[in-house]
Amino acid sequence: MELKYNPVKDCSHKILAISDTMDILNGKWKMSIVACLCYKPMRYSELLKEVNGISGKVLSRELKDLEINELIERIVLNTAPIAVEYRITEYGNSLKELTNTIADWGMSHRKRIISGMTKG
Amino acid sequence: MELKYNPVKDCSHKILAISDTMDILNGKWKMSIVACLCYKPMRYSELLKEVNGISGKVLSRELKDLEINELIERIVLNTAPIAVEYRITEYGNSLKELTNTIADWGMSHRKRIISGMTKG
DNA sequence: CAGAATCCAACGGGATACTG
DNA sequence: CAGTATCCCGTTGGATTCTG
Repeated sequence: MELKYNPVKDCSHKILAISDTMDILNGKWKMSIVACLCYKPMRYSELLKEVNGISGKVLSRELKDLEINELIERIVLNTAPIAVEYRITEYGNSLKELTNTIADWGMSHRKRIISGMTKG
Repeated sequence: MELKYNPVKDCSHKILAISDTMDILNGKWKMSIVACLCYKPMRYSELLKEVNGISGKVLSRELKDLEINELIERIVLNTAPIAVEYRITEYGNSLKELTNTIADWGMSHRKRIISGMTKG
């Protein structure tokens, strides 16, 4: 059969889908935060240490964004002083493959850079 | 055997790797550009249409960034008027799995949003 | 056609100080 | 502890105009 095939158009839906994802995981930090919480629930202060280089203000904002999109949830513990735990939702957990793929590429990229340095 | 196991530390290397990737694919557009060029080589003007919403200035800058990191290459064609083709490098092609994963998540996310709208 | 130049607005993100 | 408020800067990104 003669399937007319438009390569550019067939690419467009992928571009759109990528934009959708990047709109939600925009900025420098969201991927890392999600990856952290995929690993285990964490407190605000833990995340601050674990997500290397993030400031308190930005962490707050990013956590809110992720909560709005139902990727994580915020749980206030009945303690004094107050303690808050952030944990990944079931939906957020669907990002695990994505964060793994990104981390894998980052690691192989780092290896490539390092081996390039020793050669060149 | 008694393998001491630090969950936070085991997460850190992943966070680092994610940061590495995001440093290279930062901004709103690079993932989409790479995905386009993974699909087929394109001209500047094609990319401008295909990467929906990007401006000329930003496209230029992003293409330069990607070229510096050896993910794409710029080929000037011997024509008048001048024509330039951008194509993915072998190394850039290693991002194909990543862009596919991101696009897959975006599509399922869109479905989820739409079905949520009809319900709610 | 493929950009470079310019101008400008908006956002991202850091530092610090403060609050319940 | 878990933020919020404020200030401030650099970058991102859009619109438009100009060039070889």
